[in-house]
Amino acid sequence: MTDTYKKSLNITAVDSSSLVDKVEQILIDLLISEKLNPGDQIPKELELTKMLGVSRTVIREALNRLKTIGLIESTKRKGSTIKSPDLLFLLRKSLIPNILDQATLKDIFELRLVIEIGMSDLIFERATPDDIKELEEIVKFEPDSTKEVLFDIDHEVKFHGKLYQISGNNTLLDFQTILLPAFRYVYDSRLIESPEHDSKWVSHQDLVKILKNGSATKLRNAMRKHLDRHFRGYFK
Amino acid sequence: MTDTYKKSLNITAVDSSSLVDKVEQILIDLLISEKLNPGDQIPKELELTKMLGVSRTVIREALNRLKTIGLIESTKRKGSTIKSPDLLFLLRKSLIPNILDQATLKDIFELRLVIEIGMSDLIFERATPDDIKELEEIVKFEPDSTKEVLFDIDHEVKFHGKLYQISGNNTLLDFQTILLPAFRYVYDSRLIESPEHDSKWVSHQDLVKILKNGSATKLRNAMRKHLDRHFRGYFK
DNA sequence: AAATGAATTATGTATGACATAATGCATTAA
DNA sequence: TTAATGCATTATGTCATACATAATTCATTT
Repeated sequence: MTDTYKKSLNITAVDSSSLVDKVEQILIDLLISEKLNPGDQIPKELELTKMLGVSRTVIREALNRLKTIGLIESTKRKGSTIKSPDLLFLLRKSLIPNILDQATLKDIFELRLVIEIGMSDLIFERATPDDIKELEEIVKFEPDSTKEVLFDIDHEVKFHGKLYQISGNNTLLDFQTILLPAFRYVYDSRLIESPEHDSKWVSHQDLVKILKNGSATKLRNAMRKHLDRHFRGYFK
Repeated sequence: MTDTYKKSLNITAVDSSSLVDKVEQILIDLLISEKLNPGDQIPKELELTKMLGVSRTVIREALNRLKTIGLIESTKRKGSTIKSPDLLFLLRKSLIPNILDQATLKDIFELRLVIEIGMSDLIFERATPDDIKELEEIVKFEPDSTKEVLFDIDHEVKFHGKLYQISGNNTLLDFQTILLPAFRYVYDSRLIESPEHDSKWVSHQDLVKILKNGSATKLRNAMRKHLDRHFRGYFK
């Protein structure tokens, strides 16, 4: 092969994606194309084999992927129909703490702090008297903040879980339950140091009082202080 | 069928899940079992057919699902290895605004507000002088807040996108880019009313000033005010 | 010693056959 | 007439087999 020959060539990278990859993308494009809505049917497997000119195996694998990410569902005789995907369903499946890399685990943990502070406004607006009563029940058993006690993750989960529920945002609530295994894993594996209380610490009981008698702004800032022991693991 | 006969029956619902469903779960359980880590190999397809007593088709479909949610990857000759999944990659694929139901869209929009308020602490701690300079560049072109102007979503995205980047949390940053289509969709489809400025509105320019000279708490509360026009779509 | 080529191995694709669940329709029994 | 039963149909679910293709190893050649 001579240099001149090389120069005359105009080589473009070959498309190394598999057939299934291509079919998958074609189908996703089909779904995105505004014309299709949840409940609509997509062509049968055999029709797709004819339309796209690939084997049923390939069609099935591509459909299987869409099914996996919750974009379609299939039933016998009926074929496949478009579905409004449950975003968190995927996270639920793929979030296996021991195979997540540490950077992602840390990000997730941080995400929790971010969400719980930002959530204050939703909580303050949406908490009902019954909700507050329930919170008061929960914090009755809160470990004394002045004493050196083990960090009680179960109590933690109970209290903050209730907050997520009060937020009235189902996506957030699901988020919390899904991320919980990751949180526990982070604590258990000592990826961050176990939190300690200090004098200025805002307890759960304090939070409930503020929720009852304070303002959204006060709650927001108190929540930040409450979580401070976690933040300190990150900042200097 | 007599009543006495009915009573004596103790019928439990049959397991109607497909073979692929079962194999998928078996494999996921295998991954969860602490002993397996990223990089580890899992048995070959033919080995699995023997171990589980199902056809290669079923094995392949189950493996294909794990591949789809990013738990494994496969190469020819080498087989399949465990992978630390990219959580956001999944969201990216399944988040197709026009087939999401409205409740989820609303949740997502709300999630954005929550995150941006809660993120203030990360931003304040991690913003470098260069970051602040860049922000100042961006807000130079900010529409005047006293005038009645169209809500400029591109400018919005530019400014807040930079904030996500400053947060130093890659998961958050990805989040934002993924959720963006959903945001745009919410605005375009008028699911929430278009925001209007009022006298007490905190502008982007105000935010940058506070980031430069204020405190984390001030930034947090200012961000809440900045986003207030969105919140007002939700509360009363 | 480097380049080439053949054998090997495990995933990727194709095809045909049959199993199974859902549905509609015809038939039957009360 | 009506409800129950059985049958045919249809599209997905599963199986088996064959071959294609990419990655790796190792022997062969220059």
